[in-house]
Amino acid sequence: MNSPLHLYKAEFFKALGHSVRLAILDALREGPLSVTELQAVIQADQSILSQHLAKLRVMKFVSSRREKTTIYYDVPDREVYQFLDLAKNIYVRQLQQSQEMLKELAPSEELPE
Amino acid sequence: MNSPLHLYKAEFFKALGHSVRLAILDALREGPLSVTELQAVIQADQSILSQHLAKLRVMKFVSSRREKTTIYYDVPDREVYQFLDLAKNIYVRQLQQSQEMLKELAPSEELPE
DNA sequence: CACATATATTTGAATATTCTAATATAACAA
DNA sequence: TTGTTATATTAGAATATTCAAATATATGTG
Repeated sequence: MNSPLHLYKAEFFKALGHSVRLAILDALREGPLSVTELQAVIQADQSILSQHLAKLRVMKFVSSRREKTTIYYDVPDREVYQFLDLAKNIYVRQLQQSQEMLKELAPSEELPE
Repeated sequence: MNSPLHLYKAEFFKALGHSVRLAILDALREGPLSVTELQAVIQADQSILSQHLAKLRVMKFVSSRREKTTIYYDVPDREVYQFLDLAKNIYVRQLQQSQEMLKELAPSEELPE
């Protein structure tokens, strides 16, 4: 169960396990953006953004190309978005379940302080 | 970009970012198993397994039901497996890309020691 | 009740990830 | 060459995750 493949899979999911990296992928949904553009959309500072881009690059979620001094990032494998959409279906259901538990805990009452 | 939803999404992926937890989900693909059975399949010790099951439970990837002293775990949302299969398509391609880079680095040669 | 079995939780140390700040690099323009 | 803009990398501190060991709990049995 700790085969190289299992460990690699875990790295794959870890690469997605950060809100900035998810925001990057979201921002690139409609097409490539430069780092500066990403910075504006995501509101993260230069160094942070660059470090997270590096992780996504290492794991091949994004590719980059230089044009003069600007670097454009892209998600070449469009199936990534199908995948993220499927993820959304699942976690929305999971959240709903948590909601239901809360309601059962406090039926027609305020939550205790 | 650090909205509660983005943060929750990140938690969702983090929950999958561990080889033991992926092994658990794999083991439950064909149906429910008890903790003892999981221990045998996954070869992880009791405490570790239980801690990872707890994370999967909190994030609603698994549900559990007690039968006498035995607790059976299950993945009630079968779409999770579609999702994991899609993930596999993607990371297999990502791995292939890494392979190609290696080949380019050392064309028709052994890798340097 | 006392004990056994199955599983869960807690605690602290070990390890990994993230952030901040500073520095480095690459390409171009003057 | 010097300066400027865009981006990347590094180092160390801050934070989070994981693991191992010990302990707790829940259920059933004699």
